[in-house]
Amino acid sequence: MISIGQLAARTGMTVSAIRFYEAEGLIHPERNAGGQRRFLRSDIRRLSFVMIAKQFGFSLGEIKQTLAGLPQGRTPTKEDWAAIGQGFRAALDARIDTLERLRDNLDGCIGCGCLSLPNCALYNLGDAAARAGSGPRYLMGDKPATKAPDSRQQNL
Amino acid sequence: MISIGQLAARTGMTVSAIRFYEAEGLIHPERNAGGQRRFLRSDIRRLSFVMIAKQFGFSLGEIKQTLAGLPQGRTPTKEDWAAIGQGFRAALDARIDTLERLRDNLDGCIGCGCLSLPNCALYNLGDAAARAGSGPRYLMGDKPATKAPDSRQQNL
DNA sequence: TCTTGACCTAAAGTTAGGTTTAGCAATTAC
DNA sequence: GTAATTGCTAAACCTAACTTTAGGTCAAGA
Repeated sequence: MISIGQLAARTGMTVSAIRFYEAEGLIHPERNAGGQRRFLRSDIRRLSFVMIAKQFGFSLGEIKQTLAGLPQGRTPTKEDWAAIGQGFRAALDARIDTLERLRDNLDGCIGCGCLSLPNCALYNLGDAAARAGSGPRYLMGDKPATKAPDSRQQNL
Repeated sequence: MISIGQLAARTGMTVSAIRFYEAEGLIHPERNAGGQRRFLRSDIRRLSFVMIAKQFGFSLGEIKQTLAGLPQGRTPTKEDWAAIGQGFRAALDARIDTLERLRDNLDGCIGCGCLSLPNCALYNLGDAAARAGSGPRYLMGDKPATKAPDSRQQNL
């Protein structure tokens, strides 16, 4: 069992972030007699996973869902982690695909220079890919909010 | 010259978002005798650009910088907009490239199931690609903050 | 034992990107 | 001309993901 400071040193996270993650339900440390947190060594890997997932653009809520797939009670095995990695792989493929389609459409738009709002292939594609950069929350299951198709104009 | 409501209708933005963008320096409307905002028709395209750029994951600050490249005083031409599109193309290419490298490394990691913190190719790549999902601010010029290489452990 | 450093909680602050509310002024429609 | 829209500002509120602060407790070394 390790302290929060040791866990922070070994993951590169701050102590405050770890406490925050506990509050968010991402880790579940025990407490010693004096009330201080005591973590399992396997929590180092658990937090490493959180950091990598964040780099992939997943929200803490999504990461929490994913971690819920780990076995309760026993330390996760290589295979447990590998299964989660497969889910990541699929999400990444989807994200790359979206960006490539965006890029292909941009190529067409550079030629015309239009960027006009509902005619532009770029913009229409964007409706489907919205939030792809600022937080692709839908990649792990959320549906992107569909915009009300309100009356927009024809030409800029 | 058009009102804020008309501009909102033609871009699909809310009136409050447009006012917010003015406060952030993304558009510079004039005012009529009664103090109401009056926009140029070319501001429709300007805001369309803002919406598309946001979908690409750029922050408002980055978009503001980019828009600063448009000519002052005259309505931007097709060529002005096309030049900006080229910058987008490059940023997108970089982003796709990063994600592909991330994916390739993930493939290796699925095999080993490691996810160990400083040995993992995934994690180390992540240092360079950090925040790629939750807001890739460095793609348009910002440098990603380099982490202090504090002592992390060798194996999980 | 004593002191210092690590830890504790609760609450407030931070940034981005807006939205909502309140109270009032300007425009537009009839 | 008057009522209904639309617009105005300022300030408060919102979410995510944390950090900072304040005031106190626990644990480890000399």
